[in-house]
Amino acid sequence: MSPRGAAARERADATDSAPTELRAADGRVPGRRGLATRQRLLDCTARLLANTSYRDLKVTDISREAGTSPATFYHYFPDIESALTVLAQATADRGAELAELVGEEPWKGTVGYDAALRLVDGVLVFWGENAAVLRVVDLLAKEGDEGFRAIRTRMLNSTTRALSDAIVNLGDKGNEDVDATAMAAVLVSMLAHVAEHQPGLEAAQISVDGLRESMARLVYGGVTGRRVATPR
Amino acid sequence: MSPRGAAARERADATDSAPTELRAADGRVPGRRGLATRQRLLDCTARLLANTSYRDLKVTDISREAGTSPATFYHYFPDIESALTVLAQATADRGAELAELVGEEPWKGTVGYDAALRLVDGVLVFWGENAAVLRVVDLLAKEGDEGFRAIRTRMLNSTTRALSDAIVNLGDKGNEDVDATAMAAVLVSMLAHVAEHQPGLEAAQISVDGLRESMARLVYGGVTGRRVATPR
DNA sequence: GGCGATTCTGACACCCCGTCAGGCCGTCCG
DNA sequence: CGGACGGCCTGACGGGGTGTCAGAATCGCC
Repeated sequence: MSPRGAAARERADATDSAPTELRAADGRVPGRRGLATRQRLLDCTARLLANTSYRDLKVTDISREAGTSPATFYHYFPDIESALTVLAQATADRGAELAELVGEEPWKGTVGYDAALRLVDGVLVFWGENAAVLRVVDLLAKEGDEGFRAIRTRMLNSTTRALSDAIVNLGDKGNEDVDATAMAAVLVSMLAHVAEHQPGLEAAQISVDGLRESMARLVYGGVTGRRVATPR
Repeated sequence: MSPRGAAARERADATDSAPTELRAADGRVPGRRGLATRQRLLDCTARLLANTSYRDLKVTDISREAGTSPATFYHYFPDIESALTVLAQATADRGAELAELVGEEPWKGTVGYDAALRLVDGVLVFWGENAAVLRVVDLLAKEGDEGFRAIRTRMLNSTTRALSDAIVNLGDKGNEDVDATAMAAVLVSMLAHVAEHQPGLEAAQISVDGLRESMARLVYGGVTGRRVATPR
């Protein structure tokens, strides 16, 4: 029906716990030189994606940018989506580290609000640096692509879990009856969406500082069930 | 460089306050029959978009589905994006009505939480019904397309403003120092993002009811600055 | 029934896709 | 040093989508 089939297959491979040794189109394992051009293709894909609409991203352009022929691209990737999968994996791995910003200490008072702000800033920066890849991951996940959905989930799961733990660890009466996982997921969604649309929101005359503070308040409130004591 | 130019032009037209009378490719105003096939093309575009990845949406398929030739499509739209613009406009107009769910009464106590829940449910339903178009609008807005960004902003602005008014009208001490617009924008972002990814979140074992309640809590908390009194 | 206006489309040139078979080039062995 | 082997690359091609004409088909009206 569409090139989906092959892409899904490679993506499944890439998802395996033991990453099946990398194979080129001819089934052989690439050597040093091959891996280099493969990486070059990935870099060019990422670079082009930053300046091109996803719909207009062409294999032709990628390979031209990389100084090779289109056939070379197909030697290393069954299709564009597979290259994107690899980029998405790498990005997601780095994104998973955002969870560390949640911290270990219980979110009491100022400690909590500071942690919230740190998380907000971390997300904004990370999304700013990886906007191009992240928006494609987001689209494909929404379109129901299982592979990209899994990548996205894995990327956000650690942060979601960290927040969920923070909620449970607090054991506060104010929010002991919330579904901690759901609340954490909602908070992460909020962070992701604002980060994704930050340029658009700015263009609509909404102050970035205001967004930051609002998000931090909501994260703090969502985790602790309490209002912010002294936001400033 | 790309078909962007023509698309941007038509989109600009569509944005004009006085919608320049509709023109076909030959510059003439379509009659009854022409408008009918134009509409048929739009319907087929929407239908296909629901089952096809955005990247795989082809003029060929749309026109085949509509029982005409590709040339006919180009008679009414300079490119696919322009057809999507029209669909997006219509969807956005309906989406703007979500603002009514915020209500006029001040968000004190149960009234407020009920309003929050009503809004949450409204957003979830609306996004469920228009997922295909909305995700493309979202992508193109993120990619920096001014036309789609404007459509999106217009769609969400009324709800954002309504929430912002609700915050200000409360005049509560608990949140009088928040940037009401930013807070409202963040809340709307949260609603939109969870709604967009609802299927994915469900697939990740996150309960829809939990999401609903968490969002309602955050909306209530964001607007009033208070914790939820009796969530159940 | 015929005529002009409207609507549609066949045909075409162009470009991208995806896939071979075969060519290039480093390097290792004799 | 020369040859040959293996890993790497690409020219070339069939298939199909894009976008644009000129002109054919259809409609509505006299």
